[in-house]
Amino acid sequence: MLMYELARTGDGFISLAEVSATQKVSQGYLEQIVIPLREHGLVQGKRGFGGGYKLARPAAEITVGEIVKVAEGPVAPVKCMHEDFSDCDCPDDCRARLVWQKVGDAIEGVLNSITLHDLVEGAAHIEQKGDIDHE
Amino acid sequence: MLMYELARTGDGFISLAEVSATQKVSQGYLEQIVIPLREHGLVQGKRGFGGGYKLARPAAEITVGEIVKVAEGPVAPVKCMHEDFSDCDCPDDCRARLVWQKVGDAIEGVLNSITLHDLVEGAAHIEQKGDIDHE
DNA sequence: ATCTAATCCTATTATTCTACTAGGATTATA
DNA sequence: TATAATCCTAGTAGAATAATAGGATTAGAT
Repeated sequence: MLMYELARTGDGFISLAEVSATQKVSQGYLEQIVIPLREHGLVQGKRGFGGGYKLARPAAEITVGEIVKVAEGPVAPVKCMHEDFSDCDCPDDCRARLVWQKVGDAIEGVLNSITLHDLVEGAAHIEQKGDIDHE
Repeated sequence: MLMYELARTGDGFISLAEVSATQKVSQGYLEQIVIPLREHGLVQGKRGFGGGYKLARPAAEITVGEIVKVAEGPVAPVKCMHEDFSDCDCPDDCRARLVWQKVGDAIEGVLNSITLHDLVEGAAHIEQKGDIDHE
């Protein structure tokens, strides 16, 4: 929602105090959340009076998948999908891994298909876009 | 993996001690895991000597989605998607909810498309089956 | 009858994750 | 030089996960 807020408000630098007021999240928490986003070049920070944050790239070029990956790590639903799974006792032909592989791919597919620009544009656009037919 | 084990070994009653030995999970933990599966009619238990568990329905009719839902609750990636979201402060047009809705649908689609029978048959079958094309 | 193999039931714990709070150091503008 | 902001580090409360522990009940075998 921090990234959405930066995308929604446009081009200038927005302070975390403003985002905190709009999105009902404490400023201190936002300060932690923004660290990896800055380190991975998704946002640009400006210190001092009149400072704040803004998107480092156009909203249409930033996907939700990228944000989630940077902010929360790999989207894989289980650890042994992305860590070295030497500690995972499951065998080479582990059936569960097959399932989680497919689930992870599906999640990534959805997240990577939605950009910040899509979110700002609204629901209708998203519904039409990357829709998947199951059953 | 408990359910997979019951599907793999076939028709008779399998004791949790056997599953514990094969799948490297303690029997006590399996006993807890099996409770909701029994209560929701996915497995049938038989007490006493020679007892154990077996699938209550054919493996081809039990999807991984059903198992996950029974064992771990709704597959929705965030709480406010399935609980009453009165405690969720997000507005009616919350953009995040749109995203999680699509993610949840994608996960359910994958899980519901895979049956225990598919898992027993092996990897190749699953790959062909419910595959989704992203990007 | 009674021994035994098994399910069934309840409580407790250790570890990890998430969502925070607290307090300060640094930087840039007015 | 005051102030508004980022930047940095540490700690904490609550919940979830993955167990362990100890026992009660049931059904078959001897």
